[in-house]
This record gives sequence, structure tokens and C-alpha cells, in this order.
Amino acid sequence: MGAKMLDIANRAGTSIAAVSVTLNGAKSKTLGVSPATREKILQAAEELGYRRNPLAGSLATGRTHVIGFMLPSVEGYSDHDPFYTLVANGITGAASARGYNVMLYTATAENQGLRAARMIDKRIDGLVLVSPPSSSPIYEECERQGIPVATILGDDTATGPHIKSDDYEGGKLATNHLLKLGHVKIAHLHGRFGVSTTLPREQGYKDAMSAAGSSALSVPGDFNRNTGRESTLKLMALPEGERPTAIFAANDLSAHGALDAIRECGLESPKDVAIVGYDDTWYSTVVQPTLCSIHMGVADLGRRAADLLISILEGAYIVDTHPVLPVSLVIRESSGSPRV
Amino acid sequence: MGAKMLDIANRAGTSIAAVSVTLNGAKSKTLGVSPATREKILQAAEELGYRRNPLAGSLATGRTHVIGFMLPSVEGYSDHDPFYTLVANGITGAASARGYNVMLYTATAENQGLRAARMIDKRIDGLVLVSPPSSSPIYEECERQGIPVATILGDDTATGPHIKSDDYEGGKLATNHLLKLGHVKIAHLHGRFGVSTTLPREQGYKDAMSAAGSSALSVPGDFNRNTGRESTLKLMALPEGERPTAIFAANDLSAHGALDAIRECGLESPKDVAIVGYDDTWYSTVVQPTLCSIHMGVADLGRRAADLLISILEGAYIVDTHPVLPVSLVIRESSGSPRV
DNA sequence: CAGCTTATATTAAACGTTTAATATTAAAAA
DNA sequence: TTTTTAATATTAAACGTTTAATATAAGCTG
Repeated sequence: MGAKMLDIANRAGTSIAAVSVTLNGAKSKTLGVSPATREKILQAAEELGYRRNPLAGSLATGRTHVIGFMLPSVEGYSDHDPFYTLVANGITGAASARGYNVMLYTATAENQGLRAARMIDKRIDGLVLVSPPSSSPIYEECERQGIPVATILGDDTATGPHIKSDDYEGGKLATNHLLKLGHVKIAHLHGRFGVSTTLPREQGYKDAMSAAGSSALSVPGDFNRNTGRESTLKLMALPEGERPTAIFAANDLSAHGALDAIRECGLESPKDVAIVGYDDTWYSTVVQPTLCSIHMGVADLGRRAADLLISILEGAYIVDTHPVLPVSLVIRESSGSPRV
Repeated sequence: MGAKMLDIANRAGTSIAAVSVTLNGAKSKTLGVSPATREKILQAAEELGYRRNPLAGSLATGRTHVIGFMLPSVEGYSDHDPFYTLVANGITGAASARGYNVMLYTATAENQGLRAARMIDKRIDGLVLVSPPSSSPIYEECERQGIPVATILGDDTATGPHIKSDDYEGGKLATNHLLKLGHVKIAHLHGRFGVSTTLPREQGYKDAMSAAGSSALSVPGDFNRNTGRESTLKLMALPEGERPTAIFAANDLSAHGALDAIRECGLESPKDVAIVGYDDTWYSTVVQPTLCSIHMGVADLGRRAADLLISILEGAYIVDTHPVLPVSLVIRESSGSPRV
């Protein structure tokens, strides 16, 4: 139906090769096109309303100009978390700015292995993974297929590029904020073990505490609301004097659970207990009191990952394949700080 | 690198055509393969670890087995709304169950027209659009390219399949719930005009009110939190006796704004004003009080759209191209109803 | 057994690009 | 003028499938 290169070549009175080189960047070392023919070809293309067929191009070059984006399979959780929408937007934005398309995959129990392999087969040039399980078979599969993988927020044991947020600094930032507000007994509601962000955030907290001469108190958490609530209930049950007056939670969701617990105990935040969360998710502004949180530019993670991946695909020399993106403190009601 | 059909043909001592027919469904009318050769081919494929190259297949057939999914461009809004993640999950789920992949696009101001066309070019078999502007150039472009478009929650003027939720019934359901709780003065915070869900929801509200012999009162809204807040402030300023004791908001976000306003007036929900929202978004459970809302199975919208689209692509006879998915009422604190 | 039909196979032409290997022409150098 | 180099072009072979058009052999029918 649509015009193809042959049609253009015929109309312009040239060869297909000249058309190919003219219409796309000259890849050939030995082929030059004179300004005159170039002009004829461009005009013919214009007149015929030529549209390149990317499929044919991909078959010939082995490059699809498509990168994959695999959503993790945290059942009934990823579903509702705005986090991934943000990452997705970052990825599609950066990709489309560089002329790439994005293929969306959802990881499920079955497709962790072979299914994924089949889906990926030759269809994408590279893959972006978000906080994958540390030993996903997808890595091997991509290596076999020669597809670079950029990982966001996973273990950085992987060979490919790895984008993460400065969790250690975030932990410090949150803790120092509470310390500066005069709190001494600050508890930390830590994240799920096995998730790469958990330890650095806790370490930042510990270092800030010991630098201030306060003793640290970490309590169990797993990033979920209810676990945050339960751990906080235990904290609130501590005898007066030992009870923390502030809590730094490893994410907003568990901070939210902490707020539940505080309310249940007849206490009030930030008056009785100050809270700082982590992620600055959208619901930080929905919760009552609004949640003071560490912001980590989620969309930037996606943008950066896509950008890095594409640079690698295009053979650029990469200075830093393991960037650590900066975090910032977003002050809201729950920390009891006067707005700055 | 990997084995191709030619390699299999050589090893099995047959022709490429036999391999193609054996390994994929027999499309040819005139080609049969005996059980014996079939077996040889399958074994050779197994031994060589054959993987089909979908690109080459697509080039030959003109079918990619990829459907597109375009996120709308509502700046700074779609970013944060878990709604689209749910839709996306529904789509990828249904697509992958039927052997299709999903290409993710983000609509932006520039790519509404030509950019989108370029991106789509030959890469996808069909497209799913979510609440697109009623006269998007994308429709024309897809028509030109012969690509069917399934629309979720848009105007159903489009020729293609259209999946929507039963907004009229939802409006009725919400209103009847409040009526049954004894409310007489119930206001409706309507949605943005021009969005297809706005009018039916309002009509359902009006019909339920008039059936109950109450008079309707619709106030301006646009699905946003602050507008919901402002309209509600005006409602609360009405003289006692005229002030509504309940509000049905066209979505959860504006319901949330209504809660803001109620709190600002020193009132309390549900004690002073009962609220029912719409969408049953994730933050319905985050807000205080938790938000009674109409649930519309967002993931189902995506699932159904993908399913319908693929059926059309595969030439199935479609009974209902404009399904209306059922809604349900999710009772939570803000309506002041005892849990059922 | 000639003449059909059916089952089973192969050939070769697409699909629309890219690009290495040549070929031709023109300009510069000797 | 002849030779060398550079610029500009074409040819044709990939890339890996699908499928229409044939071909061959075997099994029936009368």
C-alpha cells in the first residue's frame, strides 16, 4: 500500500541503496550521494508520502530501537503503587526523546524464566528492570541473547548499568532533620531485608544517630502498612522515658502504618510522635497529617536508566554506569517542623 | 548465532516450508506434513534450540502480534494516578495470555499527531486508547494505517470497540446508598465537562433523586482535589436547612477535596456530611475517614479492551463491541453506613 | 490401468530494508 | 597524457520468515 524505497528509487531514477543512505544516516563507508541526487530522492519521498518500515530495517540491522520495561511481580502491590507509573513515564519520556519505543512486560511467576525469554526474543535491544529479585533468570537469558540490562534499585551485583538513589544519604537526611528538631529518642522502622534499599537507609540512620551521640533503635518492618502499625504499637507500649518521640520509617507506606498505630494509642502526630517517611509518594499529601518524606525523583530513575541503556546500545563511552541519584527532604506536617 | 529454519530443514532433511508449517500453525491450504517428517522437524528444532525470529515473521505476514497502549497526556495528573497502572496491568495480562506483547506510548502535545504516527508505523497491530480527547488525530492516523483502535472510557462516537463502565448505574448506586441512609439533601459534585463519564454519572444521580422525590443539586467540579474543596466550601456556607447532609462526588480525588473543605469548616465526615466517591482508587483506604466509593474494576477495563482488540485482530465474530462493565458500591467510613 | 483425488512435499517469490562488494565517472597528480 | 585517488553510483546478497504455485507419489474409482 504505502510507498517503499523501490518506488522512490524508480521515481528519482536512482538505486535503492542511494535512497537508503539518503533517508537514513549514511552507514556505508563507500557510498556517497551527491547533493543533486539527494535532493531528487528527498523530493520523491515527500511526494510519495514515504514511511519507513521499521520491521524490515530491524531485520536487516538486528536492531529494533525498542527497549523493554519489565514491571516486577509483587502481587497485589505493584498494582496499586504509583511508583511504577512514575518510573514508566520517565522511561518512555527518555526513550522517545531518543527515538526509541518501549515494550511493556509484566513479570509473573511463570514468565520469570522461559516465558520472558520467548517474549523478549529479538524484539528489544535492551531491558530495564526495576528492583528485580537478586537472582532472576532474566539476567542469564538476556546475557545469552546479548541484551544489555539496566537495573533500577536492585542489587548492584549485576554487570550492567545500575541506577539507584542515595539511600544512605536519605537515611542520614531524615534522621538529622529529626535530630535538629530536638528529638533524641528516634526509632527506625526498617524495610524488608533482601531489598537493596533497606540496609543503606538504616546505616544512614545509625551513623547520624551515633554522630549525634544518640543510641539507635531499629524495629522490624517490611515496607507494608500493617507491619509498620504493629511495630509502632510495640514502640508506643514502651515505658515513658524509653518511648521514642520520633520515628523514621523506611517508606511512606509503613510510615502510614505508624500513623495508624499512633492514632490507635490516642496519641497525635506530630505533637506526640514525629514521623518522617521515605519515597515521597503521592499519598504523602493525602494522609492526615501530611507526611514529611525523603524524595528520590522516581521518574528520574526511569529517565536515567533509559538514557544510560540507550547510550550503551549506541556504543557511547559511559563515564558512570552506576549513578547514584540525589535525594532531598520534603518537609510536611508529620515531622512537626516549621516549614522552611 | 541462533539456529534458523534453514538449519532445521537441513538437519531434518526437509524443506524450509515444511519447517515453517510444522513449527507454526499450518496457514497454507496446500501443504501437509506427514507425522514422520513432523517428528523429525520437531526433534531437530529441539536439538538446535530453535527460537523463532518474530521480526522476520512479522515482515512476511504484516502482523506483529504487538498491541499499543497509549497513556493520556493529562500533565502532572496521569503521572500520579494509580488508575493507569491498573489499566496497564489488565492490558498486559490479557495480551500476554493470548501471545501478544504490549508497546507503551505516552501521549504528549507534540506526538498527538505526526509523532504518534511515526511511532506506530507498522509496529503494532492494534491500539488501546484510554479516555482520549474526543477528536484525537490518532484516530484518523490509525484508520489510515488500518489499525483498529479500542477505546476505554472515551466518547463512543468512535467506530472501533469501546469499553466503558456503567457510569449511569454507578451514579444511581451511590445516590441510592445515601438515600437509603436517610439523607434527603444530597449534592452532586460533578466531573469535568467533556469527559464522557461526567454526564451519565450525573444523570444516574438525578434519576435516583427524582425517583425518591428529592430535588437534585449539582455543583461544579473537574475531578480535581481543589475544585472539589472549593465547591464544597460553598455548599457548607449555605444556610442551615439548605445545606446538604451528603455529597456524591464524581471521583475520589474531588471527594478528597470535599473532605478537606468539611474539615476546614470545623465539621466532620461522616457525622455531619456523608461522602461517596467514585473510582475506588487505592487512596480510598488511605484517606481519613476511609472513602466510600463506587468500584469499577479498572483492571477489567484494560483486560477487556485488550481481549476485544485481539479478537478483532484475529477475525473473530464479536457479539458486543461496546461492553459496559458493571460497577459496585464499596462501603467505607465516609458514608456513615454500618458495614454490611 | 488410465484417470482422479488426496496427501505430502519442494521451489521460489515475496516482505522492505541495509550494506559489503563492485563499478563508473570525474578530478587531481605525475 | 597516463596514472592515482576520490566521489558517486549500482548490484546483489543478506536478514529469517511465510505462502502461493507447483511437483511428486501414492491410493482410489470405475
